[in-house]
Amino acid sequence: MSFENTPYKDKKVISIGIVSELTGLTFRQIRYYEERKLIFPERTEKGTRKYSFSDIEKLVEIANKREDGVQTHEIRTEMKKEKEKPAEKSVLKEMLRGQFNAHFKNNHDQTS
Amino acid sequence: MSFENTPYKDKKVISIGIVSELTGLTFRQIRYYEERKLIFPERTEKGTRKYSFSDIEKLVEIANKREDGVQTHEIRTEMKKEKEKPAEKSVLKEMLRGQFNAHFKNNHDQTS
DNA sequence: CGTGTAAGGAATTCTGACACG
DNA sequence: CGTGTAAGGAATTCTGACACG
Repeated sequence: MSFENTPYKDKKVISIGIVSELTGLTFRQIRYYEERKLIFPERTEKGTRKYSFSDIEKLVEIANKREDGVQTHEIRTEMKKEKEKPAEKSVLKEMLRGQFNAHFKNNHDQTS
Repeated sequence: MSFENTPYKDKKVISIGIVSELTGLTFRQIRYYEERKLIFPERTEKGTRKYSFSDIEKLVEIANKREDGVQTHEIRTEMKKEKEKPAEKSVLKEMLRGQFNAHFKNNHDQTS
C-alpha cells in the first residue's frame, strides 16, 4: 500500500554518493540541508540515507538559491509556501465534492 | 542529453542492496541474471552496480518465471520478443513518415 | 543450471568534532 | 552560517571459487 502507489519519483532508493554525483553537491552539503530540514531522506535499517528523485530536484533548486546567497532558513520558508498550493487544490476538490454530494443526495433521497 | 531526457524509470541509480530488498531476490540471483544477459546494470567508476526501476520490474518478472520453472535462457528469448513490439511501432512510424514525406514532396516540388 | 556460502579486499557511508569566517 | 576535513568505525559491494545437484 505504500510501495505500489508511490510514483518512482518519490521512492527513496538512492544513496548519497549517487545524489552527490547527480547534483554536484558534496556529502557535507547534502547532509547539512537535511539538518536544516530542507530535505527528508529515509534510512535503511542500518542507517544509510536513501533519497528520491524528488529530493534530487529539490537539492538542485536549493543549490541554485544558495548560489544567489539565499540562506537555508529562507529557502525553507519559501519551500513551505510552495507546498501550500497543492493543498489549496485539494481543498477546492473537497469543496466541489461537497457540492456534488449535496446535489446527489437531494436527487436520490426520495428514491429510498 | 543523456541525463535530462531519460525518464526516472530508466535511470540507473539504485544499488544492489536496495534492489534485493525491493525484489526479494538475493545478491547472488541478481548478479547471476546479469551474467545470463537478462538485465544490464551500469557501474560506478569504481565498479558498484547501478540499477533502474525498470530493472527492478524486469527482475520481478524474472522471479515469477523462475518460480514456474522457466530457465534463464528461455526467459531471455521471451524477453527479446517483447522488445520487438515497440520496434514494430517504430517501423510503422517510419513507413508513415515515408508516405507523408512522399506526399509532401509531390505537392511542393512544383513550387520551386 | 541456479543458487548458497566463506574469503579477502576495496569502496561507501556514518557520526561528532575542530576549523574558518 | 555554511562548508571543508581528518578520524575511526561500521556497513556495502565486488570477484573468483568450491559445493550441490
